[in-house]
Amino acid sequence: MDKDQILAKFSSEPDRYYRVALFESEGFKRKSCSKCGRFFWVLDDSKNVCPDHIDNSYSFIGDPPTKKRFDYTQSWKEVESFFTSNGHKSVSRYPVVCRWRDDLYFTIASIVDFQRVMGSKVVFEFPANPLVVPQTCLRFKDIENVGVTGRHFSSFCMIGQHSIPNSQGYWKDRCVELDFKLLTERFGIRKEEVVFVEDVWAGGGSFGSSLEYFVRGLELGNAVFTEFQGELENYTVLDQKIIDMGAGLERFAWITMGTPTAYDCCFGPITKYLTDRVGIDTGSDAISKYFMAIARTLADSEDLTAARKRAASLAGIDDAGMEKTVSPLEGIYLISDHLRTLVFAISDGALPSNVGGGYNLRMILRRTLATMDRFGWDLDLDHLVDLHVDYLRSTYPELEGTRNDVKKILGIEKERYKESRVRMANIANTIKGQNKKLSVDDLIRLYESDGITPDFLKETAIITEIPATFYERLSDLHQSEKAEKAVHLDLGNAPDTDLMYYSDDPHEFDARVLRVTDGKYVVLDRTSFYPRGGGQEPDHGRISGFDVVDVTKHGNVVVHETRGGAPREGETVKCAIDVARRLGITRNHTSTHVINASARNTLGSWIWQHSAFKEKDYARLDITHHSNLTEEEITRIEDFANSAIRRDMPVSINEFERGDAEQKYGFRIYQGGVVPVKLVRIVNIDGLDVEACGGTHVKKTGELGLIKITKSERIQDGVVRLEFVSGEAALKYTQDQDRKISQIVRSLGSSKEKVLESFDHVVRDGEDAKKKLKQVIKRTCESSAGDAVAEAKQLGPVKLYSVVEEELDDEYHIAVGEQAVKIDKSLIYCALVVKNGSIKIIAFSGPDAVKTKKAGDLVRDVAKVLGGSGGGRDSFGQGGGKDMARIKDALLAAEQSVLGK
RNA sequence: GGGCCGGUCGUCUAGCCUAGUAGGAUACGCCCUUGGCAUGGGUGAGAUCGUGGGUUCAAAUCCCACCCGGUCCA
Repeated sequence: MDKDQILAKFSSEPDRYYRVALFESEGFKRKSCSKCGRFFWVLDDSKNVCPDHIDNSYSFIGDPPTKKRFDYTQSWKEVESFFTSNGHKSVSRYPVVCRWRDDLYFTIASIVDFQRVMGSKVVFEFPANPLVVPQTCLRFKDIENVGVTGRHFSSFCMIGQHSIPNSQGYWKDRCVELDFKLLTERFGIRKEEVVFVEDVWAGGGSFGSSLEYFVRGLELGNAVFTEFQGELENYTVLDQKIIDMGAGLERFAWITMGTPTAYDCCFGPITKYLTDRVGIDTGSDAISKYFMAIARTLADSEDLTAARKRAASLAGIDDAGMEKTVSPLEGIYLISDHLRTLVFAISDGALPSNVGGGYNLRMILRRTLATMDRFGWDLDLDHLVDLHVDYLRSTYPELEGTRNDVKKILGIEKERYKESRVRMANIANTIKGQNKKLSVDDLIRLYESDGITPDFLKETAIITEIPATFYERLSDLHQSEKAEKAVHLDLGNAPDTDLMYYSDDPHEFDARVLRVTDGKYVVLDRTSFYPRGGGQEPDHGRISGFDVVDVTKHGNVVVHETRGGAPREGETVKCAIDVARRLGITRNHTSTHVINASARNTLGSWIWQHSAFKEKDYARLDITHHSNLTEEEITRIEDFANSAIRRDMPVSINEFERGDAEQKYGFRIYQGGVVPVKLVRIVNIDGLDVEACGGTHVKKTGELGLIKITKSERIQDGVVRLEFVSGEAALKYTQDQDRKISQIVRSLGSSKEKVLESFDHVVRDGEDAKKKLKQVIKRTCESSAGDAVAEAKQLGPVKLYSVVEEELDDEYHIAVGEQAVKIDKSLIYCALVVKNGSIKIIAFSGPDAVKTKKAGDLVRDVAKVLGGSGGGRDSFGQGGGKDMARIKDALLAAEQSVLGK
């Protein structure tokens, strides 16, 4: 749907869509911008242009519109106390890793916290109404602007003010009233400074009007009224209207502090620490002027380089000044911003990698490190992390718990970056040595597959200029789109199935057949068959004598797929699930939780479940981890898991309201992603692991018997797959392994105790024998060559030595032949080596014999007789054939060939 | 999730397209050069060519699968 069309329609009926009570009571006037026509509301009747076109935009820099000064942390405290005193519940931030949405890697807006995707529909679930949340959001789209524009961040805190209009919540009037009071009464901004701009918002099938509020050209917040669904011509009101007000906390701080950039007042002590460290004076007038200028010029959507240039000239800063002050300052801002983002992301369990959202994290860390390199700053990452966490923890206390893990991950990634630099330098050196001109294709390949940027090549003087077509070509490469497919099963309007596996869980039961589709999809009124879900494989069994081969859940309806026929609709049938299968799967599922917790406890807080799969006698758990696991680490995980089994811990399952569960246990419960239901089923292995999980579980960990990890592999950067077995299957596995060892022991003629020594011995023997053979050939080849020369037959101007070899191999004859033609330059050496059912021809032609017969030609002639082929150079050739019966003929052919017949 | 690149003596690499004795550099051992060092010269040892299949008389080289690592993009 076209936003402009909606805006046009809404703007034509301002009373219906935009006029709120506050505008009436305060006397706001609706005006149209004389420059762009946009509609906005102001108290000051003399204002004729919208905030984008005012003359004094960003004039709060150096001259804030408030008497009060609040930095980032204090700003939140003000916002929070304002809203809580007005009946809002203050909710802790949600993770920046968006675990409850498949279509987002990171939380990009506060409203995302409360959105749950059900099928193709987005539904809202509020833990309280109304509420306010300091939601850290990650956005990587404008990464080039970060540090440069003064207001772009890779992560920022969105003040989320959300409400559902009902008996507790409110709608437009109250929302705008509160936002206005927040600005004027709480932050002390004069009423005349506040401007509301009419806009619309559309997305995810719904849309509505919105009011953006500005102070001196800076957008502080945007109150979106999500109200309608459908098409513009024909839309309906949502049954669940939503207030989605998002405001930038960084901007609130900025406007009260009036610092040159938002960065100066939002990273606590870090920017000051860095400017001191590096030695830049930020207090100068020129700097304030410069950043005010760049904030203004950027609105004209110039590119960044041009904007920087213009701002510099406006602020009266020359190239040297840019180099000396502005550039390093931008670097400091970038480092501060990027590191803060990494602190949040890693704390919430994301890892830098080359896939998924991890790529963004690796990229910003490398930008950070490259910036330090560029300016030659030797900064201690750990110390910077400490500064961030110390500053942030009053708002986000949870960061304290992961402080050291963040440092650890950053340390590992820094090493990787260094290695990467070394590799790049190596490749650059090689290219330099080759001294060839690089084409654009070469540059593209170097960048895409080795990460070697053309800038780097220019720096190292390998190329003089970056071809103009480079970036164009690069963006062409990444245009393709992917299509997705989904299977849909038509069930008519079957009622929700009574899920007995969550209650009594009878393994045999009677049920009525409600529907049969395609002669194999059976819907019952109630079932104990557990459907596929959350990585747990479905139950098998029998319904009315028919084998059940698959069970799936569609909404709240369970569908059983039968083989070889199906019961009739309406009849009551006897059902039985495969108990042994269920038991195996159940054990494996609880084991998955145990291993997940064990990995987290032994490795670190960054361990999350990436995905999981549980079959009857096989299961795997993919965990997020930065490196391959060592054997020792695997053992530690196993030990931890098995000690949990020995402690025979109770596994309790209870349902909670989602919000309660989140508050009580935290977001760790969403290991398998958020379950889109109001009531979450919490599986709690007391003191070890708590997860929201719909699967089947044992009652006590002791029932698992034994957990054995059978394999660990890094399936992609940042994800390690653990395959394991539990219970009976674990015992079977160890027995099977033992059997294999016994077999090895038998064939070595050794004992179990000495099997490793014996094996070493055998391997070494093999190596020794090979070495010895090499030496023997070397030492005897000269005398053997002499013998060959002596035995050779004179054929005209040359001598021919030919032999059929059944004992030694081709390597021997290559060595001897090479020697022989050195001794007698007129010699032609031809060996037919018989080796596993085929014949290999080795031929040498001495320097004087070459005129008579080239070795390659000789080989070809001989090979033809043996039914094969071959070739080679003048002095040396090899070939072969398979016709063993004609070896004698081949010898004869060699002679004929040399004679030229 | 999609794409690209790489894996050859301890290390860095050539060879791969176009199949035919795996070559070099560096480090290492020994010998010589030197008062010593820097150096120079000679010589020796060092590689299951990532793994497993296939094609072929013959595979580092061609094909397939897998493993390991790197890198770009959304």
